[in-house]
Amino acid sequence: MDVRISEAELEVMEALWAAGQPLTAAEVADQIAGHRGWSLATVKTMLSRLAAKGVLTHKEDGRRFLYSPAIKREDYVGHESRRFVERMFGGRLSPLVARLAEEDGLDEKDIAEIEALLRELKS
Amino acid sequence: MDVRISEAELEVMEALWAAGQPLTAAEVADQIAGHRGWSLATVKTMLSRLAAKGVLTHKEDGRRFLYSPAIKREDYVGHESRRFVERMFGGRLSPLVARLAEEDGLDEKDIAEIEALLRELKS
DNA sequence: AAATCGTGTTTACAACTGTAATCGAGGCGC
DNA sequence: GCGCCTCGATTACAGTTGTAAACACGATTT
Repeated sequence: MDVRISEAELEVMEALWAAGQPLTAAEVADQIAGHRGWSLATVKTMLSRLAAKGVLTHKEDGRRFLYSPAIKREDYVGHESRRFVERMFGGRLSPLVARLAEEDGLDEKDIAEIEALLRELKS
Repeated sequence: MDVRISEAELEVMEALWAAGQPLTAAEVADQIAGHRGWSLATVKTMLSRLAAKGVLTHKEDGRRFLYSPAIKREDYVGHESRRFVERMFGGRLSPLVARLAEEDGLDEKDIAEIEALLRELKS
């Protein structure tokens, strides 16, 4: 998938990924209603655009459609992460860690987890 | 700065940041000519838009302008990094490290550097 | 049967992006 | 002095994004 998902569209994908099961447009709208003040119409537009982009599928269920993600969140997130690190730090992750560390973007738990990850990587 | 810089615009900012000194539009275009096949006109549009967004400044130098970044790269990059980690990983950096690690996005050097960083953080 | 409701589809519309071409005006060459 | 070159400024124009409203049509309610 080399398709770009916009920020607003991503919100819809997140709802679908979080649900773990096919949702109707109305259900998606409900899921999102919490953080964003979107109208149902807006959600429907997002769903159409995402379908056009091929990142979600819809099966008919009588009157309505049931929408499901067509790509895995971890794939998308991994792809975007690589892109981001590439663009901002020339592909190296350490400068990102350095930058966040310098701005206190890391707490104890995060640090410990990363260390554990790296330890495991070397084994 | 809560201003968004588009991907193409960022290319121009990178040229200015890399130069380390004020550049004319033509110089910026030359810098960029390597990676991107932009016409001088396009570069001029980018410079205008970036000036409108307030992320660069221009001082007159006789006939032409000399453009300089109005924000520091590290500030911008730090800001975007926080935004990204927030959006994709709920603000936690470790899942990003995990994701990249799992896709072999990390080499030995990167790992060593990150470990050194973390060690220093704890002292 | 008529009014209403829920759904997907079509249309809207301004802001932002990518990518330029054109215009107006000062300088330079001859 | 007159044409050409260089600049910034203005205009262009299609595609994407955010945010919906309007529409068409079958289902449900009254």
